[in-house]
Amino acid sequence: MPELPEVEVIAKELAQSHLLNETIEHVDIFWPGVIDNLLPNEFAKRLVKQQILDIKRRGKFLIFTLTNDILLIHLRMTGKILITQSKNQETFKHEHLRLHFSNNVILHFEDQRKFGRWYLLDSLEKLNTLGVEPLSNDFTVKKLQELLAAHNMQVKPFLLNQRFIAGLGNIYVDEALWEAKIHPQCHTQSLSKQQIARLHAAIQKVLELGIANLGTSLGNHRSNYLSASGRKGSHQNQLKVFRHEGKPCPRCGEKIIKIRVAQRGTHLCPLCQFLIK
DNA sequence: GTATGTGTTCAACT
DNA sequence: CAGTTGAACACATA
Repeated sequence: MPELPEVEVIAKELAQSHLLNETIEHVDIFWPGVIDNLLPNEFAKRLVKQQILDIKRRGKFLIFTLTNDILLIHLRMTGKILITQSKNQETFKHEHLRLHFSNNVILHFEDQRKFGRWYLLDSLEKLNTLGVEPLSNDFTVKKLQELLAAHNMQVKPFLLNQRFIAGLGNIYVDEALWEAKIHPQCHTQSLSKQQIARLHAAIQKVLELGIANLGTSLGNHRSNYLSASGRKGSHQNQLKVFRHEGKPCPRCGEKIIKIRVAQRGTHLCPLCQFLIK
């Protein structure tokens, strides 16, 4: 569910939520499957007494720098972190893990679909497979052009692949392709210089707007995106094509259509986004 | 009952 | 090797 903008908002909130420099006093594990690379007992034992020194984002991963380790969290589709202050709370319906801090703050992890994972590691090596950060200085038009030229595949699955560019998901890819007027099934090697420049600008534009609007919160179900403080984002009100099937294209008025590309629901304007293979 | 989903990985195929 | 496809994970909703 959360893509780069949502994870960025969560990371920023966590960094300001009285967790920095606090010590983990106790770990509750309600569903052990959430821990990817260790047995639950080892995981809990190793975490206790470590301090949180820093909280950042890379791609869709949250990175907690601890005294001796790195804690990576991937929220996948429905994972959610909530910070509360009170003690002795009942567990939430899909709460799988809980960290108790020395200042009585509790970090809760809930995940309806149980796809989210926590990794306690001694290095950042796991992140080496991630591609360029789309909002960093490394992500230039030239870099994008080189990446596109190095593969020949449909542009939508290319953009969803975290090894090339890290952080885009289904929503922001559909939005960026609409913004750039590129059909999601165009092949990467067929894009013109102008199209590549538009795509580069569009990716940065939709991600920055998503962050400025504190993320996209679709629907009212509890599994939908909320930040760590429980806030909804407002970017769902700014979407141009995603889940707008049958509505007029904000640019030309043509009806938005929904097709399937790489097994994912894909929204586009058939007039603005012309298919050139 | 069926199909779908804001993500990723892996096996099996071309 | 490069790329594609389908299945898998698990659960709720329409």
